[in-house]
Amino acid sequence: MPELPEVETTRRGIAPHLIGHTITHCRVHDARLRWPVPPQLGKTLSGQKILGIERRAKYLLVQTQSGHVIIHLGMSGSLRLLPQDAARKKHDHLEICLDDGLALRLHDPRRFGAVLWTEDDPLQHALLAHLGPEPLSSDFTPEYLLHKARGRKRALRDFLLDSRIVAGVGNIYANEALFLAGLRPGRAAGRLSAAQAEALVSATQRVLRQAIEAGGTTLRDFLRADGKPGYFQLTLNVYGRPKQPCLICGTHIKLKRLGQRSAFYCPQCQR
DNA sequence: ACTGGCTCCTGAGGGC
DNA sequence: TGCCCTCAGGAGCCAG
Repeated sequence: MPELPEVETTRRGIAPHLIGHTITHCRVHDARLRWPVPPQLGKTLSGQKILGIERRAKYLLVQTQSGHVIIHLGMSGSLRLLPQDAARKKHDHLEICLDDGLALRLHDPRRFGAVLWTEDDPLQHALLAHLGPEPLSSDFTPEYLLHKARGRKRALRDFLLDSRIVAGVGNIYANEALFLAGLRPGRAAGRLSAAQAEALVSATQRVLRQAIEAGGTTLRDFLRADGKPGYFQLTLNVYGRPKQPCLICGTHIKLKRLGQRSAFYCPQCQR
């Protein structure tokens, strides 16, 4: 599933092929996503030059002359650059065709993704306006985290997943960051010490940076006509490894239901 | 102000 | 081999 590192890898992969190009047309094959794709999107984008592509949390912001396309990949979304005459696949929802014969296609079987359009500041869009700091920015500090956590009884894992606290950290990386920080997912956020907040911020940034770097080696895959997007398998310490030995101490990894989602931790390494 | 639960959806994976 | 069942998960939304 596209987590923040995959979205960032996607951004870096497609940006050089989009920026400076003009959209000749845009075809919507299946408007059913989390919210319907705006019916006028094709008409709106026609003839627009792409000026930039940024990321905020897991949202991609494609800037054109008259506004921004806001794209979220949801659970199963992917973006590929293909020749315009390449065969269309099931669950290809839309394609943005460029002046060089390439098309940017959105594929999303589960349809948790979204494609929206705004002519205002995209950062002020209702979906983005209340996001917390980017985890890799200098705004995400131990002091900030400690301040936000004060008095909160919420489990640390859920705290990290809350995009109002910190933007774009998904379940995999929340679990991995907690492992690296030596903190149990179920521990109350408000019980963090200053040193632990420091460890958690540092671990979150480390695991995200490593994943983005791992994705960097596969950027060219975004321009490949077949196969899956060039995502990557980071070595995961705890996520998806229930009952398997901890890579550090050999203790069996525990799986715990925390709310609706699974949390994984090493009962020895994490306290 | 917080928190937890529900919901959307399809493909993968397990059990038999 | 094939069928059926369960489950996964981002994040907005709502109720308590």
